[in-house]
Amino acid sequence: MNASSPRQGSSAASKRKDARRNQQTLLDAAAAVFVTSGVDAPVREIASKAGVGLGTFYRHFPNRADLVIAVYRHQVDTCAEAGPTLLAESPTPFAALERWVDLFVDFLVTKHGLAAAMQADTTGFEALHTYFLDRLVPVCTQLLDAAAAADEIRTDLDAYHLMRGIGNLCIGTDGDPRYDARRLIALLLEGLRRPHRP
Amino acid sequence: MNASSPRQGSSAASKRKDARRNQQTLLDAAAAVFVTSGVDAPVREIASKAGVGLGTFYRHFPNRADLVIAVYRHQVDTCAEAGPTLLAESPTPFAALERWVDLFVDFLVTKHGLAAAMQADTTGFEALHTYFLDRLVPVCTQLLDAAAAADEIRTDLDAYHLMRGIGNLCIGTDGDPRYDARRLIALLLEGLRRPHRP
DNA sequence: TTACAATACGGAACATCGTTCCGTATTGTA
DNA sequence: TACAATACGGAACGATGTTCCGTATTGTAA
Repeated sequence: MNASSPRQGSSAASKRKDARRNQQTLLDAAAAVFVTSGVDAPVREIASKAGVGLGTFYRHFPNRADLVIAVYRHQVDTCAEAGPTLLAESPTPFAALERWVDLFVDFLVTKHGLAAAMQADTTGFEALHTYFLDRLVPVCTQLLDAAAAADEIRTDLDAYHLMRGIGNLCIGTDGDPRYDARRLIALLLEGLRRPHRP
Repeated sequence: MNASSPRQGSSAASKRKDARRNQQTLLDAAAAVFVTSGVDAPVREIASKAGVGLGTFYRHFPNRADLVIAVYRHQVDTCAEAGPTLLAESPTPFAALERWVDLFVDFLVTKHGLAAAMQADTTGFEALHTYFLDRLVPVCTQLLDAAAAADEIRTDLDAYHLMRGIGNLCIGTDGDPRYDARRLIALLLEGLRRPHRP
């Protein structure tokens, strides 16, 4: 790896301005399309909306998952940064955890199909899965540790499991108005509460 | 609909014996392939394993989802029938519910990708989703009602939500040995317990 | 300003899906 | 044994993610 080699990839600023412009156009188009058609929208639709060819798309984003990450990176970071803030501002660590989970659920639920996409099962979205976890698990851990230290919750569930559980419960919130993921997540948190011991 | 029209579909016995034989061969091949490659295995792979053409496949099963239903129908029915039995044999309704959930989770977890497939989001598996729910929600309702009548659980969660929650939590149990869906499901049931009120 | 090399672009083409279609083969029966 | 109903096989279609490569654009050095 040569240190002088030009940077490349979805988040790097390219030298040529048409490239920079196209990258931003693609991100904007993707964000718009994701809102209406969900994160599973075809690459062609996004490229078309951006007025750009497929080659250009793949030049900027090696694959679909990288585009999704790029589109939501900022929001994920915001969610991550909210953790310490909530911990400082909330009456108890558990309350902070509840609020943070609410934030995370808000984020997932408003992105059609995002939660499902993160289950790397079918598609090649494992990068997405990994990014979310890398970024958010430490924050969640901090919240859980604080709540555990305050003796508010059990200690036998780690942040990874909690995050996965929440993510999974958010799957399929579109297409079924009956389904209320929040209620189940609230129940999960309820189950996490330490039963007042003798 | 003419009453004398010959029955057709995945569960009907055809008149010609080659048809009957091929249907069974397809079911066997599918069951075998599902074990190794998961329920998302390509139709071509199943047809090939059965030594049969694609046309034959689609003659017997209008689409992939119908095949999956056919393969697992018996096991789903078994699970449904276990509900009343457990209710009669268990010390308390809640214990019966726990055992039944365990049965259901066993079923889902051993079928790679089944839980994910039931989220009709991407693929055309809504028939699968519907079948599972139609068959199991009534059973689950019975268990919940019994537990509620015994004042063991809260009454603000219906069977549909519980089933969906459990199904969702089972998603992605393969491909990640760290993830333990059962623990989260146990926590969910814990949260469902009625907090001993004054 | 102008040539030109580096860079980026566009979209045809490929592989993999589920699914449909239709000419051919098999089967049950008169 | 002929023949009509039925079933079979697999080519072909449409959708998708991704790769490839000839062409166009851009920044820069002469």
